[in-house]
Amino acid sequence: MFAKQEQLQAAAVKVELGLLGLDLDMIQHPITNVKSHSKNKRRFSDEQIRSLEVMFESDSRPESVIKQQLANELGLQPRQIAIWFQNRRARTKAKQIERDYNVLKESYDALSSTCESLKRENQSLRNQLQKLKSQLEMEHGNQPYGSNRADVNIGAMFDTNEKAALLFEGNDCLLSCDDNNRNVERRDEERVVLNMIEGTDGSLTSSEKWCSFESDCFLDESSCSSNWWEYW
Amino acid sequence: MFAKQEQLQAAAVKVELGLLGLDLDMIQHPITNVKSHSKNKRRFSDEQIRSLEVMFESDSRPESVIKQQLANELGLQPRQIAIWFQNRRARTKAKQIERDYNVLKESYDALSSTCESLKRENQSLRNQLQKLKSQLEMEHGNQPYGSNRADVNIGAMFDTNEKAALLFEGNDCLLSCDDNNRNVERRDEERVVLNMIEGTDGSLTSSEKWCSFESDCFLDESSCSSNWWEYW
DNA sequence: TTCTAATGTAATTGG
DNA sequence: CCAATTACATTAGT
Repeated sequence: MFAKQEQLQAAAVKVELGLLGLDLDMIQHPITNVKSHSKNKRRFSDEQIRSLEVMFESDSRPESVIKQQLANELGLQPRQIAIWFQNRRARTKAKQIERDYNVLKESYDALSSTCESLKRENQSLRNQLQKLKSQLEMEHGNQPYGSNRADVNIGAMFDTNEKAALLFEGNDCLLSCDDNNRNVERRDEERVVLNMIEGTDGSLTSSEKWCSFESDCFLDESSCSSNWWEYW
Repeated sequence: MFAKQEQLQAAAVKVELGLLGLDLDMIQHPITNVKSHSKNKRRFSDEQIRSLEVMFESDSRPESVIKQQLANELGLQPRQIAIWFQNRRARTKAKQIERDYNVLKESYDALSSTCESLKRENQSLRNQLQKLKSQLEMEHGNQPYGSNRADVNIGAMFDTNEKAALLFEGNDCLLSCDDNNRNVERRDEERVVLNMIEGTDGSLTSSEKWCSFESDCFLDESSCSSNWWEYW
């Protein structure tokens, strides 16, 4: 069943054996690992894996002495123990990247919601301001002609930090910027089949949960970084 | 140098050879790969890698015919070609995860700036509203006693969507929520030594560039998702 | 059933 | 030690 290639390449293999000696692949298992499937040259037994995992749990980078002891207990070469821990650390790290990604994405989604809320609140505040201004102007318009109170300048009531928002009355947006969303949506397409960890059903990468802004983001990166509103 | 274990396990190895046949590991290299380092059983030559990469560039999942042709050209087994492409795709995908992470983090940072700007603009708008309201009240206070205009209700000027923001006048924040930032900062600790790609100097993971909100986020996740302001 | 893509794992090499 | 590779195994899906 799985001996086809061996037969095809038997001659070449023998040449190699004579030239270079034997692979390290086949050192361990013949005696210690016959119990299960007889094949399975590589692959440590479940027992061995369990012990290794338990040890890894308590110390992912054990001393040589510990590794030697493990080798004796499990019937493996110290070299194999060392390699197992190296590979195990590498696997852990690779998984960690995905975990990091998911955590960051959750943060992003939460922040996205916050941002959306802020934008709506902003719009609401602008509407209120607009109405208050209309109210004020209307009342001033009702004053007698030539009244001293006609020279009240609404803009003058605010310090420089507060004038910027007035720009937004009426029109939705001065600067158009949806760079954030473009980035994110592009990414979403790319990793459709990314292997998620620990029972994730893939909903985290579905486009519905991504930032669902409309395209009315009012700042782009350059203006964001320079506190534009302080220049008024 | 690497023949120690062979000596120790020579007998076992021979038993295994007899029982299971030979590894495919050592099929190719003896003749085709002698030129460079003499040993180096595994590891394809630079020439072979170059050709494989070129082919991978144009098609990461070539037909069997193409693989057969490549095998002939490069002096490798078709099996090795197939495996190389499999592993190459796996590597590409692993890299993609890191790329995705970096792209997402950039989006996060940009969105974070936007959010911060929105919050400041919000504060500015609230301040303006406060002053306009004071202005209105002051003018009303100057009206003669018993004037009809005293019954103007400022709150009644706004529709339900706009009343919520009035709650924020004066006090910075009703609901305290910095969950987003907690998530992100925790992650930052976890992946200090993550291997970044393509000349990244690690600054992307330093805490300075992470969202630098103060803890005055005005919404928590639950209230964000339910559009709280529409309930007023 | 066979084939293959995707994933996991043991081992090697080089830095 | 670590990162990158190579080869192989296993599993799922078609």
